[in-house]
Amino acid sequence: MTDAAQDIAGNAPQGGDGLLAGYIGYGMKRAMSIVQADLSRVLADYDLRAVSFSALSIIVGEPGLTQTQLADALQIERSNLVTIIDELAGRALIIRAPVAHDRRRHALMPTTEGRKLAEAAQHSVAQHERALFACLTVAEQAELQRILQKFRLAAKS
Amino acid sequence: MTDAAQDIAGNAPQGGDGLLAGYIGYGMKRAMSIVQADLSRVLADYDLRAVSFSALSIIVGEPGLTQTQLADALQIERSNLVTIIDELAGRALIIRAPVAHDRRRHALMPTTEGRKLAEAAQHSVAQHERALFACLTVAEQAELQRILQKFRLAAKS
DNA sequence: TATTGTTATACTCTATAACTATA
DNA sequence: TATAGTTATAGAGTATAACAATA
Repeated sequence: MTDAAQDIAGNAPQGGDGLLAGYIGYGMKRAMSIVQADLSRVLADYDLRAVSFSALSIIVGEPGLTQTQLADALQIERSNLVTIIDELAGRALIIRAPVAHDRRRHALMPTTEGRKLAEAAQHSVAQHERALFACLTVAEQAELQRILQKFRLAAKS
Repeated sequence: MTDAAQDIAGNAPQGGDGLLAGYIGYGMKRAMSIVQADLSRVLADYDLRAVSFSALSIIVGEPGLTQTQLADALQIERSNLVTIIDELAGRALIIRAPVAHDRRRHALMPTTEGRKLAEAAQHSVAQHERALFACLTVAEQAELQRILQKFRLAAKS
């Protein structure tokens, strides 16, 4: 541990947090990866990925959406939604129901089982998120959410 | 617009922001995608991706790191760092310098051109980040950063 | 002609295992 | 034996183009 690399590395900034900590985006990215890892862990119990959890939750909350509408809500390409819907439909969590007067579209409807799974998963996710953010005060959590929403609405795109 | 899907979609939550807005993680993810898109746009002017910008910045700030150390700092696998270093070295922005007494390791050193590019890119990124977050008050920006850092340090893993 | 769902495809990102050369 | 860098590869995630059915 006497070579130049180690000497210089030893002089690195205190926090152990690197030279990019000055950027807000950096902090958000690192925080995100923690949240995503936690989310993936929780959803694994339900055999769901983050995106299929989101899709199922939206279908349960707004039954009757078409695939194009759901893809817009999820901000993904509708071509990439197909396999997600295939997966959820294959597990009988949702069905592709026909839409009156337009046989091109599918109305996405949750099954009873889909509703039950969504509610259980949502409960679990909310619970784990509460635990994950317990290191922040309730005021800080609220403030974080408020600031993020303000940013999101103002800066969108 | 008279079919069931549209009727129900019309009843969606006010903000236009979906049913998942209750989760902090959801807000962070959406905010992140805005920040990342902005960052990619800025760095395109320098032919850098986010990860190569981070790598170059760290090498400039802490010259002499080995690839394994840099991979740890970037939180990526060292196998995936190879092509990033290849790219930076191929553009003569950094060099793989030999390390005394250990011929396995490479000390990553910026060239003069690398230092200049890093500084220019950093300036540009900081400027664009300031503009992007101008929709928040200075106090909100500071609070966001503080809360994110507190979360990151407490919740890490 | 335009739109919906779909298929095919390509490109990036990420994770793992195994190799080589050095230690 | 263990470590640093490297290669190869496989799996996600994502974006684009084109097609069939339908409007």
